[in-house]
Amino acid sequence: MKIATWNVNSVKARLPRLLEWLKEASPDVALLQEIKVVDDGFPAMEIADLGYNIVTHGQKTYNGVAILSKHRLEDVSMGLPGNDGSDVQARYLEAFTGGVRVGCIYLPNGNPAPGEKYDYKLAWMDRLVAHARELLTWEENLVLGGDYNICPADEDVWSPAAFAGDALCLPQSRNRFRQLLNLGYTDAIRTFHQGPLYSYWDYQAGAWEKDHGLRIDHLLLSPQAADRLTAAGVDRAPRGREKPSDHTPVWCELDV
DNA sequence: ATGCCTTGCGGAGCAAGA
Repeated sequence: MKIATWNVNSVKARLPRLLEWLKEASPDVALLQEIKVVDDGFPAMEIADLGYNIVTHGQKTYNGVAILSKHRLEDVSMGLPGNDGSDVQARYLEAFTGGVRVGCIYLPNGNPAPGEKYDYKLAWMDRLVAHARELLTWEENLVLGGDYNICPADEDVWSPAAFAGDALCLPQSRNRFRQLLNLGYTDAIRTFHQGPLYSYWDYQAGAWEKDHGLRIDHLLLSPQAADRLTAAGVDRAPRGREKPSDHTPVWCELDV
């Protein structure tokens, strides 16, 4: 089973790129972030024509997440638990499909830091850690994938010095990501690839051409899923195409 | 030192992204 995550930066603007990638990569499950549409605006028919079932947790203009699956989507829940009612942003969607539970994550950016936005990011991460801890007790094949907006280590940043004070790299951000690993989750990409490897390149300043990237899109696996992990990688091709997203897909294969 | 680019919204020029 191939599970991929991709921040598409507007599903409407990216529809041609998304359709061609679904055809060529043919993931069983695709976790999409920043769809930037309400549920009714999601281009469901074109995607369903490729054999996907769809569930969305949309929002007007900003954020929004979706799960596409060639298998039945069951036990769907929208929003990250632990919301006291103040969090109105559509950033989390979860479902069980094809023998695997998947969580689709669009973690807050958090810049500028310090500030309100960074406080929101850290509070959101605390809620994520709490939910991730709870999910492990279910002892399932589980993949928490998405745009974490965290560079876990300096090797995940093209210029650690330039990003030292950025919300994506600050110690408090990395600490909370490490808490997820310490719970027992496995970073699928780092199981197979060492050294610099990126999933995002800024639209500005020729970042893609210069390979000035960041690794911020991750697939974290429960021990049960990690035991079935056979491959993982970054699919760079979509970033090099016409009208690309600034992120590119990250994928893994589970033998389930 | 700052902006560089892309998107949505709405019909100009911001806000937000990372």
